[in-house]
Amino acid sequence: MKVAVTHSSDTKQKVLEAAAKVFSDVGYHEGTVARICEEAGANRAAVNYYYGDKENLYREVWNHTYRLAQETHPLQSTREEASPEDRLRAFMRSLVLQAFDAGPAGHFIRIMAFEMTDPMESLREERTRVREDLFELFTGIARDMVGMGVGREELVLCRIMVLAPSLGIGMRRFGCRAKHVPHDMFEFEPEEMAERMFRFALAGIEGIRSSIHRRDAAGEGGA
Amino acid sequence: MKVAVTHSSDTKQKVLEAAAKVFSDVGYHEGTVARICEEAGANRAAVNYYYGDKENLYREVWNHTYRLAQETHPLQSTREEASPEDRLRAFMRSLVLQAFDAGPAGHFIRIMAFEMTDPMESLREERTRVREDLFELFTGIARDMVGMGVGREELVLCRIMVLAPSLGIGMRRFGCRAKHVPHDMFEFEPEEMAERMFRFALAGIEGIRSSIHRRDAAGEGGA
DNA sequence: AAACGATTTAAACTGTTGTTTGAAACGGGA
DNA sequence: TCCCGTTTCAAACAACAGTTTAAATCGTTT
Repeated sequence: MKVAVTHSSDTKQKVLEAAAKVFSDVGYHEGTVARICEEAGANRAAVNYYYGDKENLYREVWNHTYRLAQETHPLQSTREEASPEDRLRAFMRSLVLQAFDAGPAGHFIRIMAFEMTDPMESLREERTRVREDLFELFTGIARDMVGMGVGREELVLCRIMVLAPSLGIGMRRFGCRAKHVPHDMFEFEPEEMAERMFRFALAGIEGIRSSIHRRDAAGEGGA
Repeated sequence: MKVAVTHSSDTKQKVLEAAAKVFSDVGYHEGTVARICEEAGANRAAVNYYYGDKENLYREVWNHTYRLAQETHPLQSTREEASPEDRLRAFMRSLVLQAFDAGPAGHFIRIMAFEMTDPMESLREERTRVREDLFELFTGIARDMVGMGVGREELVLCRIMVLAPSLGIGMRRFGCRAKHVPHDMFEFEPEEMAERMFRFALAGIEGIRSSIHRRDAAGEGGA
């Protein structure tokens, strides 16, 4: 009758979660299937049996952790028509909380950090989709904050100044004395840090806004 | 007589330069000695002959490119007693110019970006030295800008907001359609971008400064 | 020209890692 | 109980990359 799988061991799921943990910890190349299967309590062949090959497992991990991160720390402000400031606050808060999150909801941003320095060819499509979602959301916010006169150069500038620090926290292993030892960023409260980073960015964007308005005023006078 | 090496082929130097290029392009693990030697026009065994092993070559590349980057884009302001603002400008300008530099003087910051996500154990000492030089220099500047009332949390905040964007530009391969295709940051003038990033950071730091002074004033009144 | 050390070379070696394989174990129907 | 698809397992396999080796080459000195 071929009724739905019967005992359906959860090995497949266990492997996925172990892989998410391992990949977010040491990246794709250093994350061996041996270690993944060991942490999942499964045999080395489990990866190939359930996912075909390592690369495909990685792709599933990417999608799975992205969904998980978005559910736990959604990027969009919960209130529909919030002010651009509050939308930026929610946006940055989401990224910072992900970066500080040592659990599964933090896996994605760390994997994304690995993908930045060392992008996997076959993940290009998925990566581009996430990147464009992120950029589009941010650009909408920034445009509303700065005003219509904002140019591409200013938008790109804001983007790098806002996104890079969160991603930088995500790749937490620089200069640490040993692996898995968090750096000094992690002494502080995530919420507190997120709010501070938001205010820093707010001031920077406000500076751009006023310089544009000055420029526009001068331009209108001269034209 | 053992007088200094005579014909002294420049293979050793060629390998070092090729390695710097390759490692800064694809990182340590993906940078194979086969490719390095090919680009250097040398035999595969050249790495081991001149440098012992790949890891040691990598360490030499780290030191070599660090020196080169510092010579070409020095972090310190040239004027001895410049204002903290000008020192920050010089500091950020150096990092941004490195990140934009497609030649040898840009190799180091890209290798450092790889080291952030994927640090090599045996390079810990050298990495820590660079990191502390960088942090110390920046902290001195930030302290002078914000004033004596600045706490560790504010310093760490400023540090990540100032350093991360430059490093983020350095790891230029995220979301690109193909390797070696620069992302949209690189449409703009390095000097122009450096100045804009500096002004953004300046506004952010100024915001912190004034919030601290407000806090201190309130604190004194209450004490 | 012979001799010597330094350099270069191609091939073999080694260890690691992802993958395949074929058999064994499992678990629910007929 | 027997059957049959699913899952698990250990071992073998294949590919790749770093390293070693031993012979060949080159330049210089005597």
